[in-house]
Amino acid sequence: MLETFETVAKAVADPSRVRILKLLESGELCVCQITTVLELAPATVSKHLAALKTAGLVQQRRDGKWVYYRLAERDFNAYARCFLDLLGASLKDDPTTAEDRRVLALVNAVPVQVLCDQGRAALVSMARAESTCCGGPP
Amino acid sequence: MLETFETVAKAVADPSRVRILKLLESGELCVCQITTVLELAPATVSKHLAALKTAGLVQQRRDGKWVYYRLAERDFNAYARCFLDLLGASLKDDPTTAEDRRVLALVNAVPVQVLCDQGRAALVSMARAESTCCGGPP
DNA sequence: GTATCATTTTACCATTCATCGAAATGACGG
DNA sequence: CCGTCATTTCGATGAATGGTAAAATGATAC
Repeated sequence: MLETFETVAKAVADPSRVRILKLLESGELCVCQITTVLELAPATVSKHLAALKTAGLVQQRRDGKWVYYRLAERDFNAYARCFLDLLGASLKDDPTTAEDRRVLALVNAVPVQVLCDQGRAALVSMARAESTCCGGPP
Repeated sequence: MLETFETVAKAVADPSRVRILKLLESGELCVCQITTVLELAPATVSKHLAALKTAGLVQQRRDGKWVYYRLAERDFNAYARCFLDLLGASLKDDPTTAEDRRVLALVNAVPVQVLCDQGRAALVSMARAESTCCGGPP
């Protein structure tokens, strides 16, 4: 009870994990996509995802080489749902998560395979296309 | 934004601080009362209260030698209210907080001055009265 | 089977944090 | 003023935590 509450609250009390949860609000993502957005080592992201899963906040799905995470749909404990709802209503105009969403848009425009091969470099061309198509320098 | 969210979430992600907040749901308490229920050193409780205050979850009031804390009424940040509401709806039948409420009833039956002088010993006589008046041994 | 590759686990470091005892603060009574 | 007493601050300590690199895992392709 109190212990469960603590686990879920602790999971939500870290900025990196909050950023991950906010990213997942727009749909499932594989680990390498999350890693690219957060600019953290894969091991670190994996650890954060494990913590979120233990807290019942996310669930995973394997697809070939890739593992996709999404916000938990089933309630594995009494508090996960409450915290997810709270988070969904929070940070509406937080600059960090806004920037993450912007980068995520670029990430989504790149095939996962390319992302895994090139990492953040794969985003450069996308970012250029993004800026020129909306009134960049001639 | 994210930083504020983190501060509030961290404040709620510790069992001792959650116990304090749940105690305060039934009204304001002075530090020595909280200390007696939690059975922690006064310095520890004071530090927890400072963290809760920084997070905008509680506010304080001085009355002579004693300092009384209560749940925050004003919203000092965007998230304190949300977390307090969440907590208010949580841990309805958690054994730890239930026991805390039970001890708090004894604490409330003792004048604050006596509590500060005798600490937990002041509760012994109350606990005896409590048990005998409700069907204890003859 | 073997190689490859995304992810996870392990081992470790640096930092943060809960807790406490001791000293400082600050209000009250004399 | 000066002592008393509740609370807070300071300093120290042991435990938990975020981060990483390197090794292990597990699935795919050959």
